[in-house]
Amino acid sequence: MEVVAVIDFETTGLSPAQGDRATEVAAVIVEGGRVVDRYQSLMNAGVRIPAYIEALTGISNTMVRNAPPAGEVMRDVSDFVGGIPLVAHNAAFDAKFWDGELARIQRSRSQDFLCSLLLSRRLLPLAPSHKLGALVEYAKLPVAGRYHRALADAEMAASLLVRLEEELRLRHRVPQVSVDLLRRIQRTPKAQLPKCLASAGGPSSSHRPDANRGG
DNA sequence: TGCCAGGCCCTCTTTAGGGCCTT
Repeated sequence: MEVVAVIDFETTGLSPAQGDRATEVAAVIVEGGRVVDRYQSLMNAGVRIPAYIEALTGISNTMVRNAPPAGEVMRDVSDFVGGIPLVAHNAAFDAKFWDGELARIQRSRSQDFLCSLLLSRRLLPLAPSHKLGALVEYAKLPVAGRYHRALADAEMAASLLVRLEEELRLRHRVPQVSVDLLRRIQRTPKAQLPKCLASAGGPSSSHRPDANRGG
């Protein structure tokens, strides 16, 4: 698969439209099935983090107060990822913050997002939950650190993406996994997935749910 | 004081409702 950047934000809440801002961002570059480069930074957007978010993430108001300004961090991280495709777990969420924080520094992104949540729902349909932590446990992926910290979550989402790529190659016998194929898979309704995979070179008859996970 | 998002997907559906997932 082509090089991609898996990103993750920690934020003050769920909605930039409601005034929520990013508090931490991480991006890991995935190439050849492994992480080859990493970026991580806390960021100071000048807004207060609610107590329940501090408890959830471990990111305190004191930590963010001493962090570099949000605009500076966003310039750095957007330069770091450049124009390569972005991936996030529940990408709709991270894309809102990515676009919102970039807009504040008069930048916009040129690439689209892949979503490891949508891909997991298609390719690991038997997982009891498609939360990132539940998928890490289900697929027996390494725990990269504390959940709800940006770099650890980005690393684990990257491991998940590599696992999904393996699922396509080994179980669905797709000879060449590309970003474009992943785009098509995440847009394809579940019922039409075998047809989608068959068109990618994997025999549709080989589509079996993830019965032999972890190996 | 209390409230605040939004896209995806399933089903007791499609003229809708509600759970999941992100912080």
